[in-house]
Amino acid sequence: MRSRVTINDVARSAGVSVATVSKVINGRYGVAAATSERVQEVIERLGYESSLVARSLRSQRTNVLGILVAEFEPFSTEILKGASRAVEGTGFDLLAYSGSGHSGGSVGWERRSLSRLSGTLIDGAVLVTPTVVEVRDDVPVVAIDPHRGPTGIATVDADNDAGAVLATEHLISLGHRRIGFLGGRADLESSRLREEGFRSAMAAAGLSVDPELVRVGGYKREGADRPAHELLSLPDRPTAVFAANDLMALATIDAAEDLGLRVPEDLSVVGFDDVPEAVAANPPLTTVAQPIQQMGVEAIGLLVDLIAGRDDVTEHIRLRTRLVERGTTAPPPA
Amino acid sequence: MRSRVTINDVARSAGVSVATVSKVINGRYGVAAATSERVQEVIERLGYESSLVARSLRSQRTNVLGILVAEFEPFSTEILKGASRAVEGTGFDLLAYSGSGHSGGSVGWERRSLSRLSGTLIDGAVLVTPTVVEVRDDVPVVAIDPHRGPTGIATVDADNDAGAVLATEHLISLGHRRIGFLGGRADLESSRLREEGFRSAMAAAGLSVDPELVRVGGYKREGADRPAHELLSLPDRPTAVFAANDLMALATIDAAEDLGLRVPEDLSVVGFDDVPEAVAANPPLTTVAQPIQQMGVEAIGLLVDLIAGRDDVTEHIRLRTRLVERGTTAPPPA
DNA sequence: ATGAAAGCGCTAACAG
DNA sequence: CTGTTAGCGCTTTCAT
Repeated sequence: MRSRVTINDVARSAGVSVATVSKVINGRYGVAAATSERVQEVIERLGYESSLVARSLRSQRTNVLGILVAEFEPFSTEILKGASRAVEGTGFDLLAYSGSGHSGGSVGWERRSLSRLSGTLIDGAVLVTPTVVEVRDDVPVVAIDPHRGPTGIATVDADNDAGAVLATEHLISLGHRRIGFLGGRADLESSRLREEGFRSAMAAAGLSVDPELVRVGGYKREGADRPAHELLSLPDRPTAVFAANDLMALATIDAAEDLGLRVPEDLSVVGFDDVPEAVAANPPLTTVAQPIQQMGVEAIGLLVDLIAGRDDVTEHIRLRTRLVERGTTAPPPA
Repeated sequence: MRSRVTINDVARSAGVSVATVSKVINGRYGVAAATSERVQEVIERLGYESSLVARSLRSQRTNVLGILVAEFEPFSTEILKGASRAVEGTGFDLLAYSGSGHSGGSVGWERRSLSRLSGTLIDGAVLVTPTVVEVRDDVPVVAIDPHRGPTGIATVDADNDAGAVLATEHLISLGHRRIGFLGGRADLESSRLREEGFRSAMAAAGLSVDPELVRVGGYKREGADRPAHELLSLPDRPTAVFAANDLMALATIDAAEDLGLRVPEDLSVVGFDDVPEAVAANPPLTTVAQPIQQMGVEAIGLLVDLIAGRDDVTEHIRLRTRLVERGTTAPPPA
């Protein structure tokens, strides 16, 4: 079992010290052309590539940007696509870390992951939907759609409030009066804002919100299964449901099918996010689109600025949401 | 600027040596209950989390699985979704690395990334669409859709040949005779097989392939732009185009629109992959679906087995493809 | 039960 | 121009 080739192997094989090899690798001054050439040759021959780990333990910069996520699902992977485009040509590599592995409990995953990677492996990090944003001043950090509204940390988010109003107004304008709301996670700011937008749009239209019709689905497809069924099994069930994200909207459609309800004839459904899966649904999901990939792009831009030194400026970027009318909304049944 | 808290800080604060702290963290024997408790307390208070980097430099196992990609695009992110589901409950964390950053030239990125991360940071790696699979015996590796067909390395791929036949037969059965082919990258096995499937299906139907109608798009949307335009600007242009992946099929649809051609009335288009973007297209793309997320799941399964010790069994998993008829194919114009 | 010390692969002073 | 030396944060013998 041939082990990986280290700088030592190169040094020995080239007949120089490891320091010299290091200099050659990093293009530092003070190496004779002939020596440099010989070392390069050995590096080539041995297929040597310096270990990111060892290198980063010693030096400050690694030119690697971290994207920390709880898991790879439709939202975070859209962020990744944007981030990937954004780093192109900047000289940074991207490292996405999903660290919910051992520590079971999901809360605080971002703090753990950040601690494990920062100060060493990565030059800075983008936190995707963190729950507990602890302000640390040792690593440049940008949060996307964080737990709390903008605090001392740089953030990128979408106009959740306005988007929720858009969705609710759409349903109201179609003639719906009994509208259900399937919320996300109480600990996420985006979830709170979407509910707030829903309530304010209802109030503005002079409609009351039946507490029975407001449920929590936890932003996950499986988690939304039960509350969706409950909502649709109510004696006086809603004619429309606004789900706080697409995954839960999709779960609601499934539940409707389960219960023999047709969408949109018997039940209208609106989601939030506009992940690729939304348009792939059958019928395609009416939803509030947020520019997720663009959020990734903006986050990387902010992070690169932060790393470049301007860590005193706290920036908040808020992107617009818009309603995308597709096939899951219609006037309520007569 | 408070720096990250290290094991030294904990040791000092708890009045013990770093060795003892290390033992406590890793649950090693030989620590008094009282001491252990005190150290735990300090760890908690200081919010200490051991550095993955330092830890991995010293020890063999990190419990982190790597997924190495050239960039985060629709295909690789679907793999990530599957992998993310697959690691759940295994105790492994996932680290996705996109390392095309500095080294411009894309060829060999997987070897570089692997060298940079392996032996230290990760216990094993999944290589997504690698171009140069060099068999190294020091790290467990699984390749998804590699450059060459199955060699000594564990691989997961789809039945590219059969899928291409499906697509071509579909077009032929609709009545198309002049069918164009937009190939991927000559250096990828999947690309070669898809072309082969195309050619054999054409031959089986007694149709000849006009060399003019076979172009190379490189699997990327931008790269496919020009060849697509060329194909559709030919004096005797094809009535249908089979693109070797969805991104290029989408580019072909754009090109058609550019040129005033309606899809599918004037031109039929078939893709390959069935990424979420395919169904989101307008009209939704007819394509050959490969179970991409499932490929991620299988790859992780294989990798975990390999890490568990059975590195002598070389396994190849091949998944089925199927045709998904949507809105971009129709009989040729009369 | 605890700590001192070596060393993982690498970079960065500093000498020579 | 080149090599020696000292760590980066951590784990692991091996003494004590």
